Amino acid sequence: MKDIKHFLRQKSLRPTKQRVIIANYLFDGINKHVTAETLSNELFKMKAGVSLATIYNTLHDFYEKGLLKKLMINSERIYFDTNTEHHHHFYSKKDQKLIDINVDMKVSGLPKPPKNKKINKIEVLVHLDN
Amino acid sequence: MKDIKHFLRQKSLRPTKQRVIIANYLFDGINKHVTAETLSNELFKMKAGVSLATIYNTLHDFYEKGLLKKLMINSERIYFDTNTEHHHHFYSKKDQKLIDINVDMKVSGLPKPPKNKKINKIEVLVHLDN
DNA sequence: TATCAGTTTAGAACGATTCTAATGTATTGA
DNA sequence: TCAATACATTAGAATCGTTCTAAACTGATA
Repeated sequence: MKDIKHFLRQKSLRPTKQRVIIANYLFDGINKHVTAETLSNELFKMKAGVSLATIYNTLHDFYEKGLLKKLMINSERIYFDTNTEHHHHFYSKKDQKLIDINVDMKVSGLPKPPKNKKINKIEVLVHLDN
Repeated sequence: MKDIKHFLRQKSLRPTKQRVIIANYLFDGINKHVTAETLSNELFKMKAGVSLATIYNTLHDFYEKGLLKKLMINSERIYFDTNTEHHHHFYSKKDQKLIDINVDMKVSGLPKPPKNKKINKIEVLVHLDN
């Protein structure tokens, strides 16, 4: 409410009705993985008349300001993650669901990156079966 | 040529002109990462009149038969990998390029998967900077 | 070599996303 | 406070990668 408005202003995002609704939903303290579609469904349930165009705009605005992470999980839709810390995921294709892995993991045996390239980050995706 | 036809027949794929052209290109011994678009460009250069629909069909047919792997790298297009062994990748967003990591890597510190779920495979993607 | 199941193709359709341009609203500063 | 204006929202059109359709074609088989 008050805090969210302040929070958005801090990020130079004008706290409009729609952005406040979306931010309240996304940043309620529970990390989430959303697509434009799943977010739209949630907002629809809450009877928050927010258009699909605004959902796309807002997800991108939040992403630009570093409030969301974009995930490369599925080629069919774009996933946004409210957990912007470096972390990994379990992924169940069957359930189309992601679960955060917040513990520290180590990858050993990594070869040297190609010439003139530097490693930026290492992403581990653990595929689940059933 | 002869071998490719045989190879396709073994996989119960009728060795049509188009499939032979595509298989010859993809399975020439050098592992490749292609999208429908990049493959189309290559075939165009080779003046192999293969329609885009056939490229999509063929990539999927090959995938179904286990001749290609599908990669989840980029949400904008589907990548197919001619290296069907379990392996990892370097990824340069800037160059939109993938490089195979064929050495054995170990991931330690992995938490238990959620109840009733089994780990299928672990995929490591190493993001490169410049 | 005729038959026919499987294949190719152009173009239409589709679904996720982005764009457009008209309308609405938060901020500003007098 | 309130107009001016810069920024946001929106419906619907456009776009882009991909899939579908249905007509024409071709490799396998008998």
